[in-house]
Amino acid sequence: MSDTPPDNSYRPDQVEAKWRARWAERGTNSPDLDHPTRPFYNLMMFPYPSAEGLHVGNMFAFTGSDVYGRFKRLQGYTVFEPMGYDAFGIHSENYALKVGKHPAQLIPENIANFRRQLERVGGMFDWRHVLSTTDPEYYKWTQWIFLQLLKAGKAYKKKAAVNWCPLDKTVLANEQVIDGRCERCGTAVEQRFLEQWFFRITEYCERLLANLDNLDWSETTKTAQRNWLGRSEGAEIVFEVMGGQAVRRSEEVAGGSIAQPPNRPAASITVFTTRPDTLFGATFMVLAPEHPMVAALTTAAQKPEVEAYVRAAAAQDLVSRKVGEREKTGVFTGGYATNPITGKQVPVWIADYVLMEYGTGAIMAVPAHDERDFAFARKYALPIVRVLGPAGEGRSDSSALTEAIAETSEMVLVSSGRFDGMTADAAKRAITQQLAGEGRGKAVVQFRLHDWCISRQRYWGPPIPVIYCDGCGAVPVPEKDLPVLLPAIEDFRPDDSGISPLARHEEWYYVPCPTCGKRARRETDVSDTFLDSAWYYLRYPSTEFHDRPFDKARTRTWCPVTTYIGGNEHAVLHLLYSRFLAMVLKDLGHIDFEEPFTRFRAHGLIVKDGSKMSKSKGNVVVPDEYIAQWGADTFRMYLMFLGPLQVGGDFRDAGINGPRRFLDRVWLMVAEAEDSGGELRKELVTRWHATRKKVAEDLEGLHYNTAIAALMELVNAIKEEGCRDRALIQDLVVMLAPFAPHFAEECWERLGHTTTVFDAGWPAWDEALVVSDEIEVPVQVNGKTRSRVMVARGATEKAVLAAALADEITRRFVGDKPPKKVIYVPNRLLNIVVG
RNA sequence: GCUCGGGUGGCGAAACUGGCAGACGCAUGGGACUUAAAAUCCCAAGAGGAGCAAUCCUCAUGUGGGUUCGAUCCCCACCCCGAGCACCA
Repeated sequence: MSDTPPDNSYRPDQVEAKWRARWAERGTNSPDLDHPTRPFYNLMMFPYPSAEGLHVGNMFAFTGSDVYGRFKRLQGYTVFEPMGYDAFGIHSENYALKVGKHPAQLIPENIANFRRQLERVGGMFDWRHVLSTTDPEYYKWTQWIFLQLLKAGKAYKKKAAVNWCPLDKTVLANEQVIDGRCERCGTAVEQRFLEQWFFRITEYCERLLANLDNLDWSETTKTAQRNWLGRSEGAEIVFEVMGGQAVRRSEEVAGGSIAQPPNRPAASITVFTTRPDTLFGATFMVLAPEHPMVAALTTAAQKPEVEAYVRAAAAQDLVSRKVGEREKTGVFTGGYATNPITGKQVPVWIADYVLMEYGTGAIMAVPAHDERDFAFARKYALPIVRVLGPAGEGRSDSSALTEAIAETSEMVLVSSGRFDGMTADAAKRAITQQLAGEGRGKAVVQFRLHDWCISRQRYWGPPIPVIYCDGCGAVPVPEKDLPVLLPAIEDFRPDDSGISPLARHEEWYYVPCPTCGKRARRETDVSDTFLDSAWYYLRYPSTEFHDRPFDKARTRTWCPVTTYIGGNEHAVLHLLYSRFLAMVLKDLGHIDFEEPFTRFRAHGLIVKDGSKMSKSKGNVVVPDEYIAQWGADTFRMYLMFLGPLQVGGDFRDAGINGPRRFLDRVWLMVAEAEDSGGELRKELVTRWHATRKKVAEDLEGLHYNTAIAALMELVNAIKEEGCRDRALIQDLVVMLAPFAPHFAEECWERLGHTTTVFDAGWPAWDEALVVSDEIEVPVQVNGKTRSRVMVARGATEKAVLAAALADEITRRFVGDKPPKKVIYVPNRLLNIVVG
């Protein structure tokens, strides 16, 4: 302890501070964006700057992406690797409320801390192009994007349900609803319908789905998007209805409209189904409680019960309404509809298991072949008719069914008139066709995806740039008046008044109408955080332009993003919204690509003691202490060596001294390196070239753990030889640079270089030298490895067999009998099969 | 329930997607250096067994079957863990 370490020992704190300063001073990480040699846009998902700072999971993700960016730089690309802060949103607002501070004060503090951590870990960030979504310079253009969509008819306003706490008199986000109650006061949450802004993302469903096939993205992410889009093919089928008493079939076909005076209600209900083949089994109908036809259908006798049910459904919050596996409930309206293919009268019910947002908000119920309908029919004693069964089987007694019958490939239609005997697929087409011919149905494609609601009845976000005028209606804020600044109000917390916080701020709320100049009111909703993050990649290359969101030339040079690495928790929303927005911007002529991220890879999660790190679980690991104790480079190597980037793993600090020992060894080698002049042993040369190749390939595939292992093997080989060859050691330093950038820079300088190691170029390998010409081939007898023989690379089967049979051990197992069969995989394996 | 991952030594993991299972590292044991410890260096090591020995044998990739000369990898059935979605008609 009292010993002073020798001058040349590896001192990470000093080395890292030195190179952080150098990089900043020399602008090493800020490429010339206007004159790149081969542009490479290396993007990682920008963080939300929480008060706790970056945890080990963030560091894992950012380092993983940074290693890749540094590797690309070594390969000769001009790498642009920016970083920013996703600082608007409910997280920040809630935290600010909790600690009783203003988010406008908290966020800059948090950002400063994030910046310190990000620099400390050695990311290759171009700090000249940093951004924060809360900066008016940024959200000015978020608002501008809203206006472009509004102008193009891609944004519209409609009433939509929100969670409403009747005590706090405020809107709650879904995550603030716990077991149907307000997380703050515990009051039961109900639904309210508010006018909100939407983006027409559903117009882009087919395109969003089709493009996925050609994207170089993690398969898991693509699958998640496909499921979220939820395309299904089916049919819309029109049922004619009558209220309480039978009426003549109306000629009216259009869905949902009332064709007759209210005293003789005759109209139709359109349902969506993916199973038109089961139409003969549709024995009742169910409408969502909110369906516009409910009132017209309900008979006087049923009215009290129906109205009570509708009210109860509305009183539920949005979260618990959608929780599955609940006991089915419903009420008979008293009305009947006509099954368009059987002509039979079927009762019309309402139930909250039918959702107004999907399909047409009405279903035909086929209890024999749908679990939900089956449960409902059982509970309310509704008829069950089986229409799919084994070929040749006649009318089967369906009332005895104990569960819904799932379709299997052997089943055909039964009890379905002229369609009997058809396969389900054939019947889908045939029945849809017949209905279409009669004007009572058509084939349609449905998506699960809904339009994107961007309104938030909150404070901490970009105000939606619209002004309401009594004379002119909703008027977009003129572009020259952007940004609509978020006023710095102290009373940003929701209160009992029932109006959103911005509306209370009168100087801000009342403005002259841009069209007529009369007193008008601002929109008081702010936009969704996902809108901020849906276009940030476009802003990075253009942060120094104040008169445009993204410069045309810059965007053409740098976009779309070459490689994007981020968490799979954003597999759906963030990535889908970004794709949608790029399509819109392309269609409007602002950009010339429609897929923003050419290559996307999802990194794994770092967990602690088996569960995701979160403050509530108290298992957040702060990286700062580790970095202080071991150095950023050791910490980076440790994280990357833990396991594959795309898998993640459990954080244990047990092995962190391994990478450190490794760096210490390399440090010594660098100190002792000399021009050896002499020939290196052949095996070492092979190892050298093989390592150049393997590490490059592993880096490209993000298999960092095996790349590091290969470097360790090379070091072990060099040590075993006692080799001091400068050229070899120099190469080692270059290959280490993506993982341990400060360390590599220092070694590089000590090896006599004056420029950054990242301009050194990736060492090229000679394919002929990657493999040795003498190889060891395992010899199996009856599939079990018994021996090995040394042969020349490319030796023939005959030669290898002869060598094997000359081997004493092999002969013992083969015996004197001639081999029954010989399998030879060139250069890999010989298997001798004996009787 | 559905979708997608995953299950390999004491631990983190590897294995060219059918070809020597356990590379690399951690922890461990032994040795060297040291007054001692730390650090460093060298050696050992999947489990079980035979042998004085060098060595040799058997069993092993969640479980049970199958295909194959050969299976961690492919097929069938099942168990467990993780993530996401969840009444989507």
